[in-house]
Amino acid sequence: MSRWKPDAEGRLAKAAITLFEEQGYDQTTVAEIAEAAGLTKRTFFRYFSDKREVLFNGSRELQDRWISGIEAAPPDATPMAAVCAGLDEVAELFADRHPFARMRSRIIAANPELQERELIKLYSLAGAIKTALADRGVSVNAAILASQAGVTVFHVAFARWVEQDDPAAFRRLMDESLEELRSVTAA
Amino acid sequence: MSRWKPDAEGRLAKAAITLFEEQGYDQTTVAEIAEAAGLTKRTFFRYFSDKREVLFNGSRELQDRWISGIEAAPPDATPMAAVCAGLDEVAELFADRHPFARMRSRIIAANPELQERELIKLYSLAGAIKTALADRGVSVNAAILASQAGVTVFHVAFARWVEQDDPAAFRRLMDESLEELRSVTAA
DNA sequence: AGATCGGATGTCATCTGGTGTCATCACACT
DNA sequence: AGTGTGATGACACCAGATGACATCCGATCT
Repeated sequence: MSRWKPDAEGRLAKAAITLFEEQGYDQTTVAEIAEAAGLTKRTFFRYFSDKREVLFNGSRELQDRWISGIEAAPPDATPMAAVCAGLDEVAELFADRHPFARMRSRIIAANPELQERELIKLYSLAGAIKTALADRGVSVNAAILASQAGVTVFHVAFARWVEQDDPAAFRRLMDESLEELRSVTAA
Repeated sequence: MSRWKPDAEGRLAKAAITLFEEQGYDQTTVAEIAEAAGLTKRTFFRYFSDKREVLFNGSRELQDRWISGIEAAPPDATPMAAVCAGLDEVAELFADRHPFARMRSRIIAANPELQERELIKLYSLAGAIKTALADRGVSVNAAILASQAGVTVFHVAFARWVEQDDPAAFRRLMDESLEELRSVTAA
């Protein structure tokens, strides 16, 4: 028997989401979350740099998946094709998380601070994708635009995915969004 | 002679930028800013909903300009053409603000909180553009993608503009960014 | 076995952003 | 002159965030 109960980080994240759902993000204090997880406020801030961050635990995994999809794409794939290879990986990642994604989206949609955090996560995701593309020899300018386009497609499709009822529709929604982006930007 | 010196808001904004430049954003407290403007902390928060907001005074003007450009576009213009009409207006707005834009960008680039705020401003700008397009009869999906694409082009071009030395290059940089987006997304 | 070390946690103090509340006082209007 | 209004100041207070230091278990070494 170890001195402390295991997985402090996971307990904090779970307690946080539960409390946010029950009583709202603003009405939940960090001290409350920590107490619900059997820890202290100070410990919460050791695991999460701020209160918002507890809702963005998965963003690293999302980024890693996307990047690995890009790296696995054939060397002669166009930049956008490589980005789409990443989208395939990402769609898989979310396959069994539709209910959770919905709940989380509701919490975030209700709070501007959390929307800000979500946007900067997406932006830094785009930055990582840009780098991965540049590593494949894509020019900096093309890498920036392709990564931004890819993240926009993901973001739009994700929003549609959580709004409807078919958990398996994510990949299709991404294809549709990309097609709409193409048709709208075509000269 | 009125009871108070005029333009409290402007004085606060000016004092804030000066202090941010001199000693950094984090190292500057709201009380300091208020004192430098001859006011109190409480009054600062009457004009700006939070400390970050003092750097985003102009975002409303940007949005209004862009929207009015869209509304003035010929009724049969494509969605993207309407968005570009907005970009023309916007480029004009920034014509004589290159030094200021540079300074402001430096402050924001040095602070993640401020980048978050910048991103959500751009996102809400896209939302307003989407609505303006929908008012022209554009379908919701197309409006979303066209507005996102337009804001991405603006954002990328703006970043390039403040990094180089020609204050008049903004419009050209926007055209180039749009062209790169087109070529990268083309199927 | 005993000593030692390191990492995870708790305790305490403090700073600062942000808000609620009420008082104040010049100015405008009647 | 009286009255109201709106911008500001004064004060108290909460909660997020951070730094410094203590604690204590378990692992590792000798």
